[in-house]
Amino acid sequence: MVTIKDIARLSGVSKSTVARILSNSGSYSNESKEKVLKVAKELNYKPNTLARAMITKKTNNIGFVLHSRIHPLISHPFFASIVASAVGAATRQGYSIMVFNDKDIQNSLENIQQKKLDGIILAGYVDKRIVQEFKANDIPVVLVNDLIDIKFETSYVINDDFDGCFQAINYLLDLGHKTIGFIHGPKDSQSYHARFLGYREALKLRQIEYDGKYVVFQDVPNIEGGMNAAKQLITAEKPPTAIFAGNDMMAIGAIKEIKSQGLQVPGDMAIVGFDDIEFSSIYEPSLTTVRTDRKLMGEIAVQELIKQLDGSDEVNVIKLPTELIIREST
Amino acid sequence: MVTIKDIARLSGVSKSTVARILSNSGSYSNESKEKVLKVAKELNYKPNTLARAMITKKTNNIGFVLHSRIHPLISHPFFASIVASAVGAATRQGYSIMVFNDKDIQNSLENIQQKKLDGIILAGYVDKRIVQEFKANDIPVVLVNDLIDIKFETSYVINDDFDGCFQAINYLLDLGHKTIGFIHGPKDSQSYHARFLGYREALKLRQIEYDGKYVVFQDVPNIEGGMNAAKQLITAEKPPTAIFAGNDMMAIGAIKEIKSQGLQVPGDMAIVGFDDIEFSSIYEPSLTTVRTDRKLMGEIAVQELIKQLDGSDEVNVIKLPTELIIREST
DNA sequence: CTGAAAGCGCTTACAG
DNA sequence: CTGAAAGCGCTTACAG
Repeated sequence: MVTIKDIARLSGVSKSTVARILSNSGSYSNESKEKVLKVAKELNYKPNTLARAMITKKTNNIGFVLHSRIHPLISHPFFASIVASAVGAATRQGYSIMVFNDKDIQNSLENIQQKKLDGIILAGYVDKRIVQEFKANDIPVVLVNDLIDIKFETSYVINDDFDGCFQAINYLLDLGHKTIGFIHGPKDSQSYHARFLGYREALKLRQIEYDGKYVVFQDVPNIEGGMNAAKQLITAEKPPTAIFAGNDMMAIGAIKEIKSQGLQVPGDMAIVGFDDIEFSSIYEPSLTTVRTDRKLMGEIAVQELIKQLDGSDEVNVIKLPTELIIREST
Repeated sequence: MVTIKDIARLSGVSKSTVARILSNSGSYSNESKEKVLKVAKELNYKPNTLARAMITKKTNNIGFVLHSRIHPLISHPFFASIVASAVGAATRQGYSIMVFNDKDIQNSLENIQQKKLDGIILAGYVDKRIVQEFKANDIPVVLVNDLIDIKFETSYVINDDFDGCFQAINYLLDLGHKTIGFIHGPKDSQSYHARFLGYREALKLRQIEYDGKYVVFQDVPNIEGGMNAAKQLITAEKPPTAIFAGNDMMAIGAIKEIKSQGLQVPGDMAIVGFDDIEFSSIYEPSLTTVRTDRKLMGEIAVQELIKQLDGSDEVNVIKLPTELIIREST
């Protein structure tokens, strides 16, 4: 490995001067600069970022920590997109991303702390204790997507879940639906809860009485969860004519179940999802859904974190707008 | 930050002794050990892995570098699964994974080298020069999935593309199909090429003459690529009765196109894909496809890399078996 | 503008 | 078994 010592020797100046030139700090003569840069290039010098980080206390590495009951979360299309976009945004700003997605986040915690990351992006279902762990170690944290306990003093970026669902329900009401089923995700998820509040608000504004029997909870919000929930809803005493599913996976599961019972979508039952994962436009019938911008989520999470790394201590709550995408399932 | 110096002071021994005890090397008395461990715990000591890495020349970090014309590749379901599984496998063995997926890999190269990674997993379309760059810098590399130029002296893990396709074509022939279309991926991809060879071999063994007009190349192997290819194939002079698509995305695209022309799958045209991404079982008709084991790919890539990090210099070519999954599209 | 020196937090021979 | 010392490759005051 070539070091500044080698460069110093070959260019006839001291290590200090080489260091100053290569890190572009302090002062040096043009003459020295030329010599040093030339030698560095010839030797194909690459600074040792570990040594640098030891002194500057900055690794330029960010941890992306995924946490949820779905495992592994990275390969989940929703989160995969966020990770992808975060990697892109971080790269553009000179940071690299280390990914953690242990089955039990508690296992990774020690490891993550020892990696000397400049900051952490925490995605998925975020637990208060985990956040506190990082804060106690003075590691800046930004939260993404879902929050179990929302009262952190930490920046976070989420979708406007309330409004997204509110719009979707209004749209179903506009279509003339009077009874609308709601497939809820895990009970302790703030995101699903906010969607649920949007649902209630929309009903309330149209003076439609809320009936708890149209709300089904699913701990695991995937295809099967959607199928199970749909089964319950269509066998209800007075089944709804439309269903809002908490996410696209459950929406597709619901459609599958409904079709398998010989019913038509949207003829017998209209379905709306949430997320607009890539697959939703490909599936048949294509899914009416609330689009969330995962690319933006990843980018803003990185941007908020870097703000903190640059010394800001403002706590920002970023709520990204959603958009209702109307397709064939309604 | 608590350092070994603090521990030394508080437990009344030297830094050297503390270091030996904490890194469990060299010799020390039981008495010292107890004192030191107690103090370390009380102070909530976390070793500085940067300092350690500087001396041991080992960061316990692995780079996962994704490279392809599809961008970002991490969010592609096929690769997302490989990354997810690699992260899991690495974690279990005490390594962390840093993800790189620049639009232009050349941009990241310098950065990757400076991050002092112990080794690299290169996934996607791998370019010879990239591999040589790493080798020149003495960074162990394992290749995953696709290889543009196969003559590396590097371990790599791929699917048995030839056999997977061979089986699929045989199965179509068994169903009575005499003319089978083939949707090829990018021309310079070894994986697609191997599938193509499997196709030709299967035809040959049944003495069916090969006809180039049934082979369509697609540079971007996605839904649209599949639609375009299918369009060409069904408007051919004597259209095939079945199509093997180079991957599931193109297969689904092909089905969409065929259905949109008012034709039936599999009635008018049978379709087989390759990969068995999650979506293939959900789509309707569900897709007959060649299943690849992405979880295993990620795990074995990590395992092969760690072998090298542990000093092995054997070059292993790991070809993972595939399995034909028969569903509704044939 | 420049170089010697100290130091980041650790590991590793080495002498006792 | 133990401690002093050197060193990993860099940065950063500081004195000249």
